[in-house]
Amino acid sequence: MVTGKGTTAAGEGRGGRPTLEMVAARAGVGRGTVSRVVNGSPQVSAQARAAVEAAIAELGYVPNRAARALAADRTDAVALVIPEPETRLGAEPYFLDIVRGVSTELADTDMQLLLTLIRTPRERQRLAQHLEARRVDGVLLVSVHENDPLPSLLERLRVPTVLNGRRSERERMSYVDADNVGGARSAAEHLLGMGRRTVATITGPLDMYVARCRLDGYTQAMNSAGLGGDTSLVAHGDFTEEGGRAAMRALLERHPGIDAVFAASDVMASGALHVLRQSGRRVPEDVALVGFDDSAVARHADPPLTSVGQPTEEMGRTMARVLLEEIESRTGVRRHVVLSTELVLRGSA
Amino acid sequence: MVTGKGTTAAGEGRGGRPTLEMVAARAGVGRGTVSRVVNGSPQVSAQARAAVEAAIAELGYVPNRAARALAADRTDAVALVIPEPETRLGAEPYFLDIVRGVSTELADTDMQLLLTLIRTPRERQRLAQHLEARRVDGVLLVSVHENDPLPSLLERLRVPTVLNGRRSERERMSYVDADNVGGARSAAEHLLGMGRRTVATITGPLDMYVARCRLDGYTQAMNSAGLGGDTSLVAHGDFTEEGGRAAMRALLERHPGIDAVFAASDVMASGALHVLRQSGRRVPEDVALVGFDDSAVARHADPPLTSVGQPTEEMGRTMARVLLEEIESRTGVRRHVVLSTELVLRGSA
DNA sequence: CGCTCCCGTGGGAGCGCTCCCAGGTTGGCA
DNA sequence: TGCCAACCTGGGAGCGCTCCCACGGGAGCG
Repeated sequence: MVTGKGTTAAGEGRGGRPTLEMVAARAGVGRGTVSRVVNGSPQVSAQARAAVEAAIAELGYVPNRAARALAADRTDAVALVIPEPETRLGAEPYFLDIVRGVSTELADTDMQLLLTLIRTPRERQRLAQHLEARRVDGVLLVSVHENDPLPSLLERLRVPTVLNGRRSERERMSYVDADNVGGARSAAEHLLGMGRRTVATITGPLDMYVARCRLDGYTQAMNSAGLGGDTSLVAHGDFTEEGGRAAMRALLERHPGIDAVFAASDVMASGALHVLRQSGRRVPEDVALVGFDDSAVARHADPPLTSVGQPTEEMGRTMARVLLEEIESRTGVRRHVVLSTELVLRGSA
Repeated sequence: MVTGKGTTAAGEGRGGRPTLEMVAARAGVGRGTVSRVVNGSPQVSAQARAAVEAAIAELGYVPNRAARALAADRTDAVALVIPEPETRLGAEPYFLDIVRGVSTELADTDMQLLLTLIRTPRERQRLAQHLEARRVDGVLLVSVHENDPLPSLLERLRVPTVLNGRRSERERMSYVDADNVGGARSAAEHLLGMGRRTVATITGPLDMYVARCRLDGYTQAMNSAGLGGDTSLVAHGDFTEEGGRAAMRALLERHPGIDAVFAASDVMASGALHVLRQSGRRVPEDVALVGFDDSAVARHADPPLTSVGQPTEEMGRTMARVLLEEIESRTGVRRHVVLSTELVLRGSA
């Protein structure tokens, strides 16, 4: 008699969990049929399907994910990869909203969501290793830098990937991005529409595509209004509050009569707001101010900041959807989705 | 000749990935020995170990997680479960800090972190199913309500679990919590130490243990100062900004001469701050204000809020550590960890 | 009326690993 | 010198699933 690892002849699954085989026995069919039912194959007679479904319900059968992964060479898991430095920068709820969206979309699948924070080179190394070992079926990559080696690695390994944002105007990989240009333009147009004429902008670091886009939108609006070309109205920040402060100080020095500012992030706008206050200017009476992100920072500022909102959760949902598609149809088609933004009016402009 | 699923006789692993068997062949040892090396068993001669390690390096071998999970009946994954309503409430960076800590601690293991948001009953249902199917080796549960059925389910299924916070003073399951009582007490003591005498508090919903703790701390400080017993100085909020507003209005009505307020969360403090301003009072000159959480809301308020800070990331790290221990030593020992808080002084008190 | 064709089905083989058993080797001790 | 214990070691069996091959029977065709 073979004893094996303790499984009784009766076929009690490990830990008492029912197996495919037990379902098959119960339903009076073969393993293949049960597998087909579980995986939604149409090649099953209505009668067999009913019997199997009944057996599944009675036994409380849940497929063993590891066995499935081993046999089918897939993992039913996707990784959400977050390079840490990014999340430090201001918009933290942003991240949570993305997770929310992704999670919502994945809830209907039986895909698992793996969270991977990348802070140290070591963690980066480990991630690369995991990817080589194909421990996930796909990757969602949040806010990539232009020079990040990760996207290329993913492309080389042919791991289905969706980026949140793009690295440049000619991004090849699948991505989901907000309409940063349009959002910035609408912000500037709003300021111009209020009758403001000395409309400045505080940019993000221009080696980031998103920052260039927001500057572009501003520039477009200024040009359309016939007010373009004055580069002294452009101050450079780095998406931090302190950067916003410094930029605002520089702007005030160059243009004491400034009457409106579009900051490329709420956090920078918040810094600018403090400097404006310190200089004795009132917001929005003397200087109107618009931020970008529609974050908690904007809501809690005093006055609350008018800001360009991104459909963050929707972006998360879209990313997940695109990724699932890409995993499904292994054709390697790439999708590029740009979601529109919305100006949220509050007290500051 | 057996053809199987396309594996050539030479033994190319699927997708070209090296397998244990290939490593064994290369190192000139048996599968068992490679397995022992990979899993750090001491029962291997130095010579064999060296040969195996060399082979692993040359081949770039990474163990197949699914196979390991199937054979060993474990998953090498833990789930971080977040009941959604919680995260909505204010302190969102809190969540990210927890993730950060957990992630840090897990980085040295080859445990994967699964993120599970619970918003709908359906998602709850799915989670329960996953747990029954033992798809994770352990669970980290963020901010549980007293009446949440999840902890009991986990206990019943004997899934190693660590709670963030506890459900009551007599929590049996493993948990990691902040010293809410001590934090609240130090906040109130700070206000009293400034010479304030009419020190009120805005509580959270008292069906939450954390809210009761913070009220307790306040009460202790007031009693010690010989100022206890005046229940009209206690107003009830619900951890929301609007709740904070309402509570503050009530307090001002009852005690126009109020000179200090301890709010059990920054978000409520922020609401209170607005009401105080509207009433023409200056903060901190007329009324000193202390919040709880040391969140972004506190930092960005005007004036920035003095607040009780929790070592959030450290809590995450500790949770992970405790969980790993519990998984490792299947003795079922429970650990209770309470980390101390720290009063962060800013402009409001 | 016989022959395809196809649908539905059962079950063998195998995914890559761990567990464990049996066997060989070595060294210590009487 | 002989015996036994301790240590290493190889490899069989099996984890629960998917994939696929082969087989049976009913429908459709000439």
